[in-house]
Amino acid sequence: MGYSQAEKAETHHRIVDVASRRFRELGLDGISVADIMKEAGLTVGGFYKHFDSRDELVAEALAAACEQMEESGLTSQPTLKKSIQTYLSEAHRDDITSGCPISALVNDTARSTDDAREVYTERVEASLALLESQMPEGTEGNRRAKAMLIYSAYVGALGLSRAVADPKLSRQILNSVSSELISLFPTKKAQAAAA
Amino acid sequence: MGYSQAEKAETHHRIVDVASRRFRELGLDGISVADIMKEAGLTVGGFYKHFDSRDELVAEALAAACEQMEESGLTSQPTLKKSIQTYLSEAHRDDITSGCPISALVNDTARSTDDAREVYTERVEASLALLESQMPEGTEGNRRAKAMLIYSAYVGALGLSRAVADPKLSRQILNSVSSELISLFPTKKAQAAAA
DNA sequence: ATTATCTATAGATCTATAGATAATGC
DNA sequence: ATTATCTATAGATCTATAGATAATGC
Repeated sequence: MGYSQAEKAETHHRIVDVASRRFRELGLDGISVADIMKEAGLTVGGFYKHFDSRDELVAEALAAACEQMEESGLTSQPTLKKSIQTYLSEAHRDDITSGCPISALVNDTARSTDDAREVYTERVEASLALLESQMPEGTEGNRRAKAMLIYSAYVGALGLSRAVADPKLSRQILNSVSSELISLFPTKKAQAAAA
Repeated sequence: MGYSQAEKAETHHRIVDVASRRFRELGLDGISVADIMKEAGLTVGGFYKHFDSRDELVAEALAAACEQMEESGLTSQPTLKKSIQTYLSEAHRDDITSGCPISALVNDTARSTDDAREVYTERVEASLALLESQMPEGTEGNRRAKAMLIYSAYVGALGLSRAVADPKLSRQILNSVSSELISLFPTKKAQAAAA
């Protein structure tokens, strides 16, 4: 058991990873530093050699959650249709721990520090840019505005599907919003078939 | 200074009112029982003559917030266009304390008790029914599904507009989603003008 | 007699720090 | 010598309860 720099970096990464998952599940205030450290296999005393404050971990964990989402392909499907179906799926709803932090933490972020909100903002911009690029050819009008509509519907529908107590309503929200969005943004192929 | 039943009822109402506003602002875990009582002009000891537990206040305050929203006319505009413009306004964004609790507390509710989630669910159903009834004549397709798209866009756009750190982006989200929704659901008049 | 309020506090948390220990790394 | 970890704890909070007080309401 040594404490080399390499091991410290690994430990740091493990703390941030635990936090990024638990924060999405329980909220940015929903778990204590001691419990995060315990889940990372450590004790609370070592925490402040890694972070100046709990808020610093919050900002870092939020950034990590966003990066992880990028890697997981949640928002980087090849087509808009695939993106919609992936984002608004029951699998995504039920996997908040590794799901989109933008939706899972939208209320929490609004109440958090400027640092956290800036990390969050960057990721919103990136997601909007991605959605814009996925818009099918021939989409008319303001593509950025349309991307904002789609992303808002994502965040709202996923959030609502997790908050409502009725499983049937939860499914309906996901499926209805998904199919409405798909029919609003048909692929060129679907457009041709409809004509 | 007497403690008649009428006064108790008034006091109870005042506690719930303070809670319903502060919960929206700070989250369901964001303010202590003691601070709520203080803001209602009371001390903490009297709390448990009104509620069995803090969770009971949470459920009751959530219900009160939903009722208050109904009365305030936030979601009961005469036309869909007015509804969209009111919900997705900067005034609503900046007035979280008396704004829509469905958006302000979507993440919090998902993490809360079954009681709170059931109160929330009823209000979501009521809002969907209202939106459905506001849909312009001649709207084709599944009206309930379309209501779910609109409501999801409401909740997501308002939440995002509060979370992002960039005021310009915040405004863009509200204005873009608003105008996209309006053009997706034109009034009969607008439909005729377009033809 | 009952009870709505108050003051005070028990017991459980939570963030952050102090000081000891044992390994790294110059 | 430095430092990443540990154990222990200070000081601040939070929910809930105990017991006193003063008014209501039978």
